[in-house]
Amino acid sequence: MSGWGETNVKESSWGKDPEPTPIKKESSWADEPTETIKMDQLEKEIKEIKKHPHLAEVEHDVQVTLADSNDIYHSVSTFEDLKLKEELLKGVYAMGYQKPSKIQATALPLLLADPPKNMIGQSQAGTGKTAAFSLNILSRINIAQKTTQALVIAPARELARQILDNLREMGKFTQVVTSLAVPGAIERGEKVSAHVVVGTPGTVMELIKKRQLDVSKIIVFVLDEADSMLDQQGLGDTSVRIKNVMPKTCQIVLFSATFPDHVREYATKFAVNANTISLKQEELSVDSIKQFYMDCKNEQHKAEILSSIYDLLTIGQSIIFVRTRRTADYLQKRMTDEGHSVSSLHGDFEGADRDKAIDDFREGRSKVLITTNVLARGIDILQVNLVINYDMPVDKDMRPDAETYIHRIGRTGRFGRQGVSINFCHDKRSFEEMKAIESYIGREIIRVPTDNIADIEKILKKEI
DNA sequence: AAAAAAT
Repeated sequence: MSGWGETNVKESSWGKDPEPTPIKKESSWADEPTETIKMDQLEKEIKEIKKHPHLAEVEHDVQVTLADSNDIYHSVSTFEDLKLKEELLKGVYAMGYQKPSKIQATALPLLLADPPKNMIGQSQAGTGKTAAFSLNILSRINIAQKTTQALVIAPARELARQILDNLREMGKFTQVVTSLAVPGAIERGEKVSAHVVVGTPGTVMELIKKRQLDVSKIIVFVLDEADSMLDQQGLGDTSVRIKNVMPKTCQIVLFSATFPDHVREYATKFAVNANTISLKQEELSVDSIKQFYMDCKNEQHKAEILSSIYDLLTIGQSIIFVRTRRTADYLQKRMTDEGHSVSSLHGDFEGADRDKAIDDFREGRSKVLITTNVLARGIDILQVNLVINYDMPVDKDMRPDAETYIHRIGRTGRFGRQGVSINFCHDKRSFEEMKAIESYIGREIIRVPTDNIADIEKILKKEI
């Protein structure tokens, strides 16, 4: 690895930014917890947020390592600096982006450089990674050539759909054709010739095997949530198999908020000679997300406390994470029986039901979503202001899973907005899991006592 | 344990 040039990006290269616009104006409903939110009001708020989605700014130190020490590194401060095609720039501004986020300002010049170089890019949840790789893809597509030139794979159906929607919106003034490759989206025997294909690994591999998707002209291959795509059993194998059929010259782009050491090592072999953008350990999670824990007496007590939280507080929108599909089903039924309007989503559902559940939540038609790790990563819903870890995240060996934790709480506090997360502990083990994660990410998780309902109300009402 | 696949 010797000879790699290392450049520490200094704060001064971006200059001092103006005061971030307070987000509160954009979401006044978050400030009025005493009044019941009417659904049409929430829908109005969502429209309002969508008009100005990217006002807040997040600044963090990143470290850039160039694959070739002779390269000259230059970040940008405006989208104009990127010399994008006119119709693409129009799409960027139409989406409400004003200036590049840090990851966009840092990654895009490296991604867009010719000849193309691989990239391993790390940036916190909700800081604009999708837009970064989407702009690279849209810039590189040759419209006249009616073949697939870019492939994006992601770990879940919902995320693949979201990426595709983003990409379409950004490219809506271009003639780029896109296609979704998830179960049920492509007819049997139907040939896929879209310029850009976004999908999940199993379906993409099937399409390649059945010769419905021609990969020979692909020039960009993106793995979103790359650490998960490479490390998770089943996902990792398929990702490697797909990579092995990609043209040898194609640009490989890996993005995630987390790259645990053992995966990063593997990633540098998967994407050789990559320019890398990485975060320090202590920068992994964003400060705008307040973290709490509530120690409950037992499993039963968790459900009671959950119910009382929703009795006490008016919450914009929230996601409740549980460990198993079964718990999701159980909790959904129980909360519904207790008069709360909650929906659920997990991998046991049919594709169409999954689509409906996430679409309803996205549009504000449902406000509380109980789910598994299927939605832990990438899902971008600006009005989510509370994430509850009903079960602490654990990995396949039942060890505390800090990466999943970081991704889960990252479903709130998007683009510098405020967010709250609450962890439920109910025994020594879950308490220790929570403490282990707390020390790993280096941020305090504050205790909320559960013996007095009035206390819960007092403490949480201030935050949510 | 969940996800991703479909036979």
